[in-house]
Amino acid sequence: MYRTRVQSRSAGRPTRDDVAKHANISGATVSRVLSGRTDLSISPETRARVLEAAEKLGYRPNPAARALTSGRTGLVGLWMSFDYSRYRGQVVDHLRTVLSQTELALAVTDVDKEYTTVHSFDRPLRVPVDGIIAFDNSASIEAFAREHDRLAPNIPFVSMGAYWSEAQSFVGVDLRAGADEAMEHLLSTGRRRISYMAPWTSDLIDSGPRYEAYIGKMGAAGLPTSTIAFERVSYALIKEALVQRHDAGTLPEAILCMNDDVAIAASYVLEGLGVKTGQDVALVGFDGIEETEHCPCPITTVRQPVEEMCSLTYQFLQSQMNDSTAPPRQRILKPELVIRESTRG
Amino acid sequence: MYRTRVQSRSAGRPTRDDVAKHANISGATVSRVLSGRTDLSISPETRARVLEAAEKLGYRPNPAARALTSGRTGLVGLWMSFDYSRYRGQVVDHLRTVLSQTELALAVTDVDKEYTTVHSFDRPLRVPVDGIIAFDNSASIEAFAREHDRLAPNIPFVSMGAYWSEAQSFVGVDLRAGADEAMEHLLSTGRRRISYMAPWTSDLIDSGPRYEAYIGKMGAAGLPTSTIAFERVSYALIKEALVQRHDAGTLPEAILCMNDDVAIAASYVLEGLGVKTGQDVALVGFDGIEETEHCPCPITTVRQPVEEMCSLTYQFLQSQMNDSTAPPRQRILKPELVIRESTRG
DNA sequence: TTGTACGCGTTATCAC
DNA sequence: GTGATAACGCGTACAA
Repeated sequence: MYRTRVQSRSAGRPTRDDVAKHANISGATVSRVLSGRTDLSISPETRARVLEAAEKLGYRPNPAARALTSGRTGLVGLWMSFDYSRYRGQVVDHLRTVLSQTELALAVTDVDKEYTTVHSFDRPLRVPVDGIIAFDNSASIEAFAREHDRLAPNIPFVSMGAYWSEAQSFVGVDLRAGADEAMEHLLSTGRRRISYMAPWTSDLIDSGPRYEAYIGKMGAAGLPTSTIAFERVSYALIKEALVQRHDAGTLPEAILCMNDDVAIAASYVLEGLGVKTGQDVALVGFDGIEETEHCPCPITTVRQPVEEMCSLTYQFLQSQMNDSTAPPRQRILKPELVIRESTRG
Repeated sequence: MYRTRVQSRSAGRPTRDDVAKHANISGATVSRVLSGRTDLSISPETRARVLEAAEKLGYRPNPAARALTSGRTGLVGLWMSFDYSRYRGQVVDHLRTVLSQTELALAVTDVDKEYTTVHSFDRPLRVPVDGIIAFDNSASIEAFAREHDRLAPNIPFVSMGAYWSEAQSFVGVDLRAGADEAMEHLLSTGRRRISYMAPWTSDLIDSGPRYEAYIGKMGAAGLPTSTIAFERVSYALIKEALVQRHDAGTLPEAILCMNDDVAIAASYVLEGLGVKTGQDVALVGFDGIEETEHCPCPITTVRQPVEEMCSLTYQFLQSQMNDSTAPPRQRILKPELVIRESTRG
């Protein structure tokens, strides 16, 4: 990657001292004007000269140089999986909103399963950030956490969501509690043949709070378990999995779906098969995206406290960024079981 | 932002020379080993010593210093709006896939309407990138383009999607052609009262290829136009807008929806109102997300060539990054009208 | 209020 | 094959 020195990058691009020369002033003063600090006094006249010269030359401070010398970049890194879910989209949106009211900018980078095995966070670490928010990396979060002190020492780190690192600051969502509640709800409505549905390409297929709640509650009730696996979240693949069960006559009375996107897709598939959601097969989703409420058959879901999660996370991160000796702050939020038609029937 | 020097950032964090001292070797050699260059010869023994020392100290090269001196960061910036649509999620996913096969990492930053008016791309520009991909910033793309040479000179820039800058490299999608085709299709099936549906908080409400195709084709046919506006993409708000039309008895025979998410939501709302999608009201969406195919009433859509768009964009960007004097490359792709039940009835 | 000079941590050149 | 050393562009003590 560093094969050749890149002349073109800086060639022709004006530097602070070019502006200084143009304005008949020292480079230091250019810095003073352009760093936007209000605590320094500069004569209005020189300020104007500097601004004019900078404008004329089209000068932009080099962010790398700034970062190197100041130790700050004004960036917050959001580390997450780019596997899309509407819930993730919603979280990014909220976080953006929170940060837009500060001076910080958000840089989102992909952290997927690759990193868990390779144990190299090389790519995400290329983004020079003042703080890191790690969101819901079910697989990688463990690696993150364990390696944080080694990989990104002194970079404030907050994990957020259903998976977190105990070692640092975190805002967790106790999805286990929510999943337990959902299972109890299903069992209390008399369902016995209950399946768990998740993609087999993800860890969720046999681990994590949702899976464990499912296994735990079924075991406690003395009921056999069964998993409906599909390759990845896609209507066609979800349909394939359900049709197979349907044709084999082994559709359960209820399905605990790994998230709302899956639950919604499942409800459409079942409808297409002439199976009534809520009556013939109950469905439960996770996350609480808006669409669950407006489906033909509104879907019971375990809603995550997105707003609170995001704003707390920012508070925790900010306190670490302001004072790196501040103790980590930790909080666990409860999700909310929202009961709708899909489990009432 | 640069009020105080941040000691803590570098304090305690080992540098190249710490590793050098620890390995009884010079700093230069540490660099040579750790920059992963294969064209330099280093004795296996010292290489081992360096790696061991680096591992032991938990040394991580400082990305800012690297960037400053080498002129490269290994980062590609993806500038887009964080207003979510499933299509956007899909595009990010594809781009990730393309880049994962290279040495580059992706840093996604939000560019929304704010920047258009403020004319400051301060925040996105904080991320030190080797190249920029600007995706579908309907409003900001104009500002991007005009200011690029001033704001980010020498940083290769490719605009991608339905909006692009003529000045630089781009991979455009001729949504106008697709929208024209969709309108012709609607008109050819005998529909006359056709509405356009978009959020009034977006430029799409009264500009852009979709709107212009709508206005153009209706005008040419001598038909009156009408817009169904809603605040933003949300099932509840879309429902509100449609119910109002329904109650007033002014539902059209067809609706050209700004994207698939809106079309899908509309079809559910109409279904709830007892209005048959495809028969009573035809629907057309844009983008071609998978879900349009699997709705209760599959939806006609103008499918964007996501794969081709992403891989071409990467090629264009790469050629600029390898040789900044290379001429910009430009390509316009055609979307594909996919006709389904929602316009057949 | 402004200028001088140093250092941030790295890569690259040029000796050895 | 390895070691000095000069940049890279900027922020900021310190001096003026």
